[in-house]
Amino acid sequence: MRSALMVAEKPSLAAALATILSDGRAITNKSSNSSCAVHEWTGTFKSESVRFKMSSVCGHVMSLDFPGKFNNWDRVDPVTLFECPTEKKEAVPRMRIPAFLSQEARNCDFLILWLDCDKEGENICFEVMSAVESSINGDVYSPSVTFRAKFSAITDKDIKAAMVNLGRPNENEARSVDARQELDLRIGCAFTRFQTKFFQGRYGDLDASLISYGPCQTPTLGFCVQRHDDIQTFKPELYWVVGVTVRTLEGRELPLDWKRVRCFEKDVANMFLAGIKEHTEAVITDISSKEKAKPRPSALNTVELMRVASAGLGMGPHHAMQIAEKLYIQGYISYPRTETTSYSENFDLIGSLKLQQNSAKWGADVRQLLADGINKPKKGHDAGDHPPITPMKPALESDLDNDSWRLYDYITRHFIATLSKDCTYLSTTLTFKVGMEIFTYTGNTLLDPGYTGVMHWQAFGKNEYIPDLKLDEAISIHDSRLVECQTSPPDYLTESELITLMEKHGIGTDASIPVHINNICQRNYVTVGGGRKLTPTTLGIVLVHGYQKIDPELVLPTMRSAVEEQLNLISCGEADFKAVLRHTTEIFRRKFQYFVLNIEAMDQLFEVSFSPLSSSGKAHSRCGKCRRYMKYIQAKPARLHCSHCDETYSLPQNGTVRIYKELKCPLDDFELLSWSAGTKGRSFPFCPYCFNHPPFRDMKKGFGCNSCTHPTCGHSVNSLGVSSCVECPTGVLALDPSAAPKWKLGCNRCDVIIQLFEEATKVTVEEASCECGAQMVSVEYKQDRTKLPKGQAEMTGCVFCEPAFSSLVEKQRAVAARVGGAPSRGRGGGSPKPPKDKMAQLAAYFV
DNA sequence: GCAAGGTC
Repeated sequence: MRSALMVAEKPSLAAALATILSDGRAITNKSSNSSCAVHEWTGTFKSESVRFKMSSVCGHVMSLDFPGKFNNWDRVDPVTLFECPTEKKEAVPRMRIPAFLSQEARNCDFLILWLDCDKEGENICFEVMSAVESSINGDVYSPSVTFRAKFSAITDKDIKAAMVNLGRPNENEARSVDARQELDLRIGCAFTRFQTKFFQGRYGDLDASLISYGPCQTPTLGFCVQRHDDIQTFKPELYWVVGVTVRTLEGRELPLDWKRVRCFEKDVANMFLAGIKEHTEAVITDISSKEKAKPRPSALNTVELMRVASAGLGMGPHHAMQIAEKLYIQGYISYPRTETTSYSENFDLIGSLKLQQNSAKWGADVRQLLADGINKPKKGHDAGDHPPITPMKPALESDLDNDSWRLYDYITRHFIATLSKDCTYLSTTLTFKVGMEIFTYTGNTLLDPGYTGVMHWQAFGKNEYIPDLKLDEAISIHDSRLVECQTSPPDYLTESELITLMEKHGIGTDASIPVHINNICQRNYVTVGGGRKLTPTTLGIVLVHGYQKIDPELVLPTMRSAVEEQLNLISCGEADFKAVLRHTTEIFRRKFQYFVLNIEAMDQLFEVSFSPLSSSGKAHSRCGKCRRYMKYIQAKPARLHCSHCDETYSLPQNGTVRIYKELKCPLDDFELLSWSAGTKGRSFPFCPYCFNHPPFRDMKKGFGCNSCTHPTCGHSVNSLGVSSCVECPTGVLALDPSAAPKWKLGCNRCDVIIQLFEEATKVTVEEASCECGAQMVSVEYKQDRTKLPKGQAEMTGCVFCEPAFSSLVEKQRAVAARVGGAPSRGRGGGSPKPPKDKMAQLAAYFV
């Protein structure tokens, strides 16, 4: 029997498709891949009996990057990123998706691609084909081997129709995605590297370790800064309103609305007022009543969910989507990433509704709705991806954590609301004439709360008073006056408004919108304030203003759509992939070069807002070249700067840097420092010069004294190394004396640390070595605090073999990497690495 | 260390 491999875009879809296509007969087999299951059944394909295997990928299989040597920021001029080669790398190497696909395709005769029906999905088709090319029977690019299923909804009808109507994967669409990837990579990385290096080397109080640029994130920031500028340049204007209040016979005072609304010239407004003052009564010229409706919502999609989560629940989109995903995995809601706002015809609305009828919160509304019959949901938009977001099973508040419950509560109420009636109210407007001027009074009264019964936060307020008056009736004017008002500036952009702007301009997708917003927050370009309003930081503002001075297109949202127009030429086959790519890359290479040439214009803005490196930071340790104190720049990334030598030295990050007993490096005279990520984290002494300029061939940039092979220095690995690492193949466990009295050995390559001899007054590494190959270690305690047997204050032995040491030595993993990682003593199980031989290592160095 | 796009 021949076999067909089918591949979906994600595991959940593979499971759903397998159930539909096999009529529930599919068996889920234990697969070789922990992320992607394989569902199998036997069925008919091309009028023969075929073994079907349905599995999936997890999104893109590959991602684009530069070859390793182009990722050296110090040696590669960013402009070369516009012409250097690129390569596809496995997107998530630990998932081993290509190997998995290749294995599953073995002995298969057909490949049927069920990836999402959009351009990205088309591109993944070709990633899958490439992965199975060498293992599948026959030529994967042949139309008799590979087929593409085109479906627009995950419904029985649609999926089965797709199966009998298979087509071919669309190479043009896939290529357009290849082009987008390459452009985004080249443009983003070139600008990011250039900006980062340029500004970081100049200003000390720039609170940013990365000054990124991207075709989506930068226009996103642009929206926030635009609003900031609108606020800053806003000039309040005075205006005047003629305010008239009438009094009914029962003595109620009604404030009227002026038909002209307002007037920007005081003299003119006064003229109107004078005309009114001549009258004591207003005459009713019209009374009209109109039924109005607040429409029920459309079915819920991702973007609307994120908007409401931000504006109504105070949850950022990133956080909201994390919670939505959790609810989805637990089976409470349907797949939360969808653009669709319309229920498919065979969506079981009643069934989904019935699941909610016993809820203590909205069960009554649901039962009423079921009794009265549901209202036909609004039409909405069918993007052909996934059904709208709906509740899938009932939940109690106690089943979920607070935020999960609030989101579930919203999703469920929204679902019920889409099947409810509109909220209707009667709006009555009375028109009054005073002299030549027209005024109105409007009162609204509720007719039917409709969906607002369940979406209570949108509920209609109190019924408004409607006076019982007749046409042509005259009513006395109680008061008339001129009210002076001022136009007010707009407020900062709310996150919810930003999402709307991004959606409107096609910046990002439903899945990537939260990522872009998160990016501009994490890069310190904007901060999220109360009401989830986005205020740009000084850095964000000067960046955008800088682009506007040099090349405003760089920050315009239209830039993304212009590029996408080019890409569309590829996908619809009107233009050649290479030609479009060459043309667009060339445009951006020129833009980049122009930007570099004119960076001075942006720098002028930075100068005003930030302090130059030479005047930032506080005195720290001495420079080995000029003997003066260098300054410690605390802003990320932390650095040392010698203003006399005009040199900047990078430091190990994410820890504390301290002066280490005023010791000096014997090679360059720089004062030694100690770095520590806390008592349970990694730590080592280092020389700031050697850290940046490794002194020996076998030492790499970014390492401390515990990696230094200096033959005699007391801080080098030759003096303080105890044994080879118990876990990693190349590391050496070295004593870190700077951690005293929380003594520890730390691997100079990986996260292994061994805490030992706490509170000892002295720990030293001896010349002699143990039989196991590790160096002997001596320990001294204060006589009254000793932890050694028989009250000994001193002892020398092997930390791995000496029984008296065993309770004083504990292996751990640095920082919070793994909680409760099995503490084992000594050299670990498995295959012990050859012990470090100091002489051998020295010899290796001198050869 | 960088982009944006999938998805977990």
